[in-house]
Amino acid sequence: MYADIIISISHEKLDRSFQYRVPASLESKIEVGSCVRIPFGRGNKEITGYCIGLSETANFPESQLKDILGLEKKSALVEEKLLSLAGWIKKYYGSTMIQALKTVLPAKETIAKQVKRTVHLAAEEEKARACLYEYRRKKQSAKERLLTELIEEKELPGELVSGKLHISAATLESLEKEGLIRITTENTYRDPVKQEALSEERLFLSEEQSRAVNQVIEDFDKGCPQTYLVHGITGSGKTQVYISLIEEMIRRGRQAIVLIPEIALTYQTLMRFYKRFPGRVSVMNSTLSKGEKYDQCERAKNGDIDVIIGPRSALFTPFPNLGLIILDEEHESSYKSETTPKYHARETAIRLAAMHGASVVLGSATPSIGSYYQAKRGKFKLLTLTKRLTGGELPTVYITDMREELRNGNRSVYSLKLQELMADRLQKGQQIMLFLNRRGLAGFVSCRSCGEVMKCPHCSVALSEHRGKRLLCHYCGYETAKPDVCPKCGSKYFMGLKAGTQQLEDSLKKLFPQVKTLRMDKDTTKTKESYEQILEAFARHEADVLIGTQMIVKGHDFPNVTLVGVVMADLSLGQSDFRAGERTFQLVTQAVGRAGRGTLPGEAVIQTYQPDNYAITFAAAQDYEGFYEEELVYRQLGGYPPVEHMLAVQIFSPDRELGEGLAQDLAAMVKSLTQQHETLSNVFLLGPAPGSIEKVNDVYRFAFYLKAKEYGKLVAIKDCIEQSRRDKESGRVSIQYDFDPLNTL
DNA sequence: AGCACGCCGACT
DNA sequence: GTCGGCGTGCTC
Repeated sequence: MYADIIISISHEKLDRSFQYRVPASLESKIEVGSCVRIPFGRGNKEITGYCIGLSETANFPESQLKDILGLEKKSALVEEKLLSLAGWIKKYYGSTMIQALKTVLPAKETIAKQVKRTVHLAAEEEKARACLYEYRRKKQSAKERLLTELIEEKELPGELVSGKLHISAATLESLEKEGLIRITTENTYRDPVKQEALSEERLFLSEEQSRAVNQVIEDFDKGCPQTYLVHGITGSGKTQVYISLIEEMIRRGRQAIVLIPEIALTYQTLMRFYKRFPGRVSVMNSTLSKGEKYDQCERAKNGDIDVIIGPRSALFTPFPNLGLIILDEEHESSYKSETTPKYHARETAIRLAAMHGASVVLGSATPSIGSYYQAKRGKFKLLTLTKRLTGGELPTVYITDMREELRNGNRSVYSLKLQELMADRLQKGQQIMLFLNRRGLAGFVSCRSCGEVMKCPHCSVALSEHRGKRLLCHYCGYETAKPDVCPKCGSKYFMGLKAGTQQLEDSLKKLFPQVKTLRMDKDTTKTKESYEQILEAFARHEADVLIGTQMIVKGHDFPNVTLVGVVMADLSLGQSDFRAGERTFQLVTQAVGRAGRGTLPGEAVIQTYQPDNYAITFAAAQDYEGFYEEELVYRQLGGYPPVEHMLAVQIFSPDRELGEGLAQDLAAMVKSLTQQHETLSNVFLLGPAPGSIEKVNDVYRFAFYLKAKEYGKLVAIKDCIEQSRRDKESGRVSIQYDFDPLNTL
């Protein structure tokens, strides 16, 4: 018997299986997914690997095969399903098998062991310089490189030394022996969180809610679990639907995974789950240490818990009998991994659920266009919640045209309508939320007089400003000079907009000197606690106005908030991205939905330079359906997801020429592939173009995009690119794939 | 990643 | 000739 083993070392060259002989004593014990100890390399160094396949035949010279030493006792069996999910992720999102395994497997020692290495200069500078001179004379270039750098910097991170300076381990060793350098290692651990005592809470479902619950459960009991999209307006009680579904699943001996966007796990929501399922719920969050995360996985595997709540990565909790996966706020972009493999938790959840025979429930007040499209096509079942439980009315919405305000001489960031309503609320002692849409601030250029935004003539996405004077499209690389005046109306107010929460606060204080404000943005909320603290302080009415960016649009209910101001609502429309409209609609809708959550009626003011834009008008009307129809037409015309699929091929290199060259070569290769192979016809190529920020951390970024109706064609092209890069040197340049990307590079 | 192998310049 | 550094290639 032979086993295919993957080595748990992160290196592209080792991202393939190695065949080993299974000794007779292990034949009955080893399975696909087993964790094994094997001798590896010339020195037969003992390392850990994962078994990804078993066979009766050797496809390597029998005499050169080595024996598996033994099974790792600790995690004798990694769930086979997770392993096969890893294989799927590797194939459909593009990564090495190792990278896929690492995202899927419980964070155990492989990652816990990870240490940060630092190289220090250990000798006096005098001595170092003397040695440096000596090395230069002896032409020992590697030592010379390192020492020159070290005299400059005193200490260097390990990755830099082995990566950029490519100093071999042998060289480091000899330098350390000479006492010139010192290598230190450190591992970082984080603090645990505590659970609290709980009490029960009764649950009543409205008719709409129980209809949704029954639908899911009926299908499940009939043996055909599906993917459901729960479209429920803010305040319609989606959480109660989730809780009921979980109860039903537990009753059937199944477990549930609840995914929530990274920052959205508020104390309030968490407590509702704790109360309902005391002792059976576990929370995964970034504050848990590696060891604790591993413990949670063990508890799940052993059947000690039934529910896990957490971000994207909680999807890989190894429940033995998974029955339900919930994605709350399914439109959130944090469900897409930003690192390779760039998987989307929604699609991956559907895949995982299929393996387990589990149901998937997606919930949102503003579903992603992609999910709604699937629901319309009958791939997902649509469940709609239309009534607010509190019985509160939807807020009255005013759109103010900032172009007109400018024409009428109002140069403040606040429109007259908003000023007037704010004065009213302050006088009545009610609270106000001011939401500054900061999405897509980078680079976007528009006319403050007529609202004109410069768009790419080929891709119909906004162009972004580059090095002051150029406008650039990040899909296809189209470039043009930035006009000094607006090309449409000739106004000289044609520029990138600049505004922050600080400016909002300052001008608010000028208008209402005695107003008490709280400000929430990336600067004021360094930690998760300060985020909670600010929200709680606002809930206690310690301030009249909460000013913030996208962070404030979700989570807490503030019953006393009766006015929401959306400043620069259209800013996200300027993103050089085909999803700009979708994001704007979601942000504005969610912001508006914050008003009037209590018994008092609410009002909202949307300030914009593009009052006629459909994303703004439909958001103001809280009309999702209308927005969807219009947006889909645009997606159809442009051939953008979800109508067609897209693949971003991203190239990274510290060497500009090398990166650009590779981007061009690969694009040319893809071009000829699509022309030669009939099966790859109707694949369109855009680019290559440099990244929106051309250089990050001294690494240049380039990308090109492929569009095709069939996802499979894009996977095939990715495989071809991977094939062509196999056994090519890869140290100075790397390639990443992003399927149906949420962000441009 | 880690290790052996082999090339090439430096020194006896 | 020999020694030792350093790049290169391989690992079932």
